[in-house]
Amino acid sequence: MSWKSLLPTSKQNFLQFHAHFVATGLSNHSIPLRHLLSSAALHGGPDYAITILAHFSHGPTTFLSNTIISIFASQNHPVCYSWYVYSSLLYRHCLLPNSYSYPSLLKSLSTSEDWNFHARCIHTHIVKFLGGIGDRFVGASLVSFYGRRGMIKACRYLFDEMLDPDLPTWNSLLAAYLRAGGGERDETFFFHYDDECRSNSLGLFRDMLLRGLAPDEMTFVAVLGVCGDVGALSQGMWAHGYILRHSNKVVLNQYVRSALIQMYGKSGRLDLAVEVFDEMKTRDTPCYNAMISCLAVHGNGHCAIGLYEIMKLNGTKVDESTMISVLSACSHAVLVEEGRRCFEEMTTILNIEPKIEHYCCLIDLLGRAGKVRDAIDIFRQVPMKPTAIMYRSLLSSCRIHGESELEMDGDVVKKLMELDPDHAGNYVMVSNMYANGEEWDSVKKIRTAMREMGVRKSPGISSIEIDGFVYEFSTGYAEPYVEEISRSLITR
DNA sequence: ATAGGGTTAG
Repeated sequence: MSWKSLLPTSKQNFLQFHAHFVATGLSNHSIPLRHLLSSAALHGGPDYAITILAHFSHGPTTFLSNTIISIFASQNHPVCYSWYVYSSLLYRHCLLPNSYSYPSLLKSLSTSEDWNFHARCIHTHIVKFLGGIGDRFVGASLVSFYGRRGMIKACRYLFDEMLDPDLPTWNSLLAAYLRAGGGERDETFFFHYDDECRSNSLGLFRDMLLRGLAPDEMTFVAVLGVCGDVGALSQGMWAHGYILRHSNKVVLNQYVRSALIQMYGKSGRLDLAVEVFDEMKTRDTPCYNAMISCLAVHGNGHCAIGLYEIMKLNGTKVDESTMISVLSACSHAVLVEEGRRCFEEMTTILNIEPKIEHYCCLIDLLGRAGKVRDAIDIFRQVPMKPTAIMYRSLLSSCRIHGESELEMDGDVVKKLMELDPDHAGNYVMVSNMYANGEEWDSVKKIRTAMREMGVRKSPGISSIEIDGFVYEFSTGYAEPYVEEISRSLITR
């Protein structure tokens, strides 16, 4: 046990400790070794951990490289470090990777979009060096990898090829279906999001149960997420019940609880979300984030900000996702000044570098509140390349608040169409804009373009579940409960 | 000996 207390925490005493480590033979044992490398990566940075690795007398082995890749993956260091270790294993030390090499490497790779090239060759590597996807861990990680990158087709294909997928593989697939929300295009696998995807995933869950696999916590994180997205409240409650009934097998951990909060929040049961949140003894950042975003969805901006203040007071780490939820809460409740203050705080006090998503929220906030000019000012200050979402948000606020000189800015429209030509909502929005300005020729042009591109707008539909049946309604159509629904909306 | 899971805005 004594070596643990000796673990170095600064760059200076690492080498000294390392010498001691080798001299006492501790470096032959994996657990102390992992601790040493892990602490090196944590306190000295990934570069330093790689230096330490190079100091081992026999040079890096596959085992050592695997260990360090897994450490990098778990500490969320950028992909380049894992990839560096992996490629020097191959090309500098001429060693062969094994099945332990890939799961953590895939995990690191899946987090970064800038690594498409490497992401594409990884599958080939696996086939080349391992002779196939025979290994359970490798298979599951590959399914999860394709899923995280939104390549559902590839993901599903691999899954179907497997003879007897185990629980983690099922979980990865379910998680992939859950994440498939935005739809995605890829050079190798075309995939267009269709609504079936998510409802299918509940069917998948059923198949899994029928096959006799016992779901675990991860399964429920995915399943509850899907329930929330399709508004399947009763399935969600069923899942909650299942967890409670099988408390010896499935533990209500932080992951599951935050998924429950999310599900109840999205299904319109803020009360139950709050109940789950209140029951918790310890709450981590994602739990707070889930609760804050629920409050945001329900338009309860002040409570959301209150919770954010509580987080700061009790020392829970506020991260970038928290800020997105908080800003969107401000946006939904039109709390302009509060939102501005939170954005300020983020950079000054919390030291969080605003990402493009945060700018989006801010622009949305200002635009919705009618401060279109301010929104445009911010838009010009954003240091990153503007996204389709930003243009969309800007244009729609122009439309609502009637800043006509700006809204007819053809450049913005053109840029938006270039960036996201498949997004049906764009065409509808722009054509409505022209219709407002009574530019009927332009309206016609847009409609034709839409038809030529083969873009179709699926109607915006809300759904509500009554006695186990899901009723869908959109503008002007809500059979058979149209009157009750509008009455209850008015009385609220 | 070394391995696979959590969200957010429009």
